[in-house]
Amino acid sequence: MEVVTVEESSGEGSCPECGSSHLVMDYVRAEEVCEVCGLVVRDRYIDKGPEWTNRGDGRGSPTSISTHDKGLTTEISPGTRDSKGNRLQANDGGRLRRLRRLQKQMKYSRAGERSLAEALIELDRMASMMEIPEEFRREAAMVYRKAASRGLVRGRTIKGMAGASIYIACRIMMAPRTLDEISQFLHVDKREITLSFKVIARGLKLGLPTPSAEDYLGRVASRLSLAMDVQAEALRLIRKAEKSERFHSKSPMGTVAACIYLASLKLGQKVSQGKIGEACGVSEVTIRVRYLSISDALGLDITPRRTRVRAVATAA
DNA sequence: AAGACGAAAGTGGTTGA
DNA sequence: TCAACAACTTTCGTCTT
Repeated sequence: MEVVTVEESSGEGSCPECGSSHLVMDYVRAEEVCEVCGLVVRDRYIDKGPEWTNRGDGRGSPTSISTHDKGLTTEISPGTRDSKGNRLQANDGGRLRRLRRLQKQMKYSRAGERSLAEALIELDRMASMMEIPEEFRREAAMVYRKAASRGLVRGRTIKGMAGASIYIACRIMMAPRTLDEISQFLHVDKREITLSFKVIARGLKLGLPTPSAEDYLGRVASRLSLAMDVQAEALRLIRKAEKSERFHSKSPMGTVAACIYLASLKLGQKVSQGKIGEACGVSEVTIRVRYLSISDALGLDITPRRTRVRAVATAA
């Protein structure tokens, strides 16, 4: 599958890190990124892509995969006038009511259609809560549809499955969100999303790209209002650290947190482990352990403030 | 007082028999 | 299905700035 991820930016501005004016819009990650050094100049880029909700432009509307009938249904309007505005005769009203009821039944006739419609509405609501781009919604809707067509939804909750579809869509689009982030944003139990995710991933035999620490940096940096130079240094450290075999099979968020901490120390603009941990959703202890092993692996000249020989704890 | 350190015990996920 | 394991978290006492 080919995904076009970037587009030329409007041209204004330059990278505060390397001064390059080659800034590109990454619609998939919703970020504005420097093409030269990879610095995230602006995140949560507001999607200025086509706005499909306006159906009054006279050119017709594109079909949307995130609507259960792909937006192709003809509705019988609820009024009592015909298309020319003439009042309907008394006995027409009854006929129309029957037609409307019939149409509604047809719309949801196939097994599971009603719950699919509800799920796609839920999915849309969740996606807008998370402010993710339109492309993500379409991808998530696609995942949900496939899962539903394979009968994977049965026995799972709509919220869990919709949350998992969003999680999967974000990973497919190489802009992963953690399960924690998604469950917090959507107010859905993390275990419910995890379970649904496993069901879908196994059922659809999805080979998802492994999330990289780099993919998380932009969002975390903006949460911490990190200075551009610290962010750029953290990015360099992440790239170096991820080349090392030692850091495979470790949580990417831990790497992000540790590299931000290291970068802040290195540039003398220290951010506390507590603040970073909060923004990354990892504990201070994880940051401590990771930043020490990363600084060791990269041969950085950063030593812990003290190396203490702890007194043997006295029994309670 | 805030931030950092490190030990110890606990938790939830993965893997392999 | 279950035990072993690695990664990570929580808690807590101590130390430094």
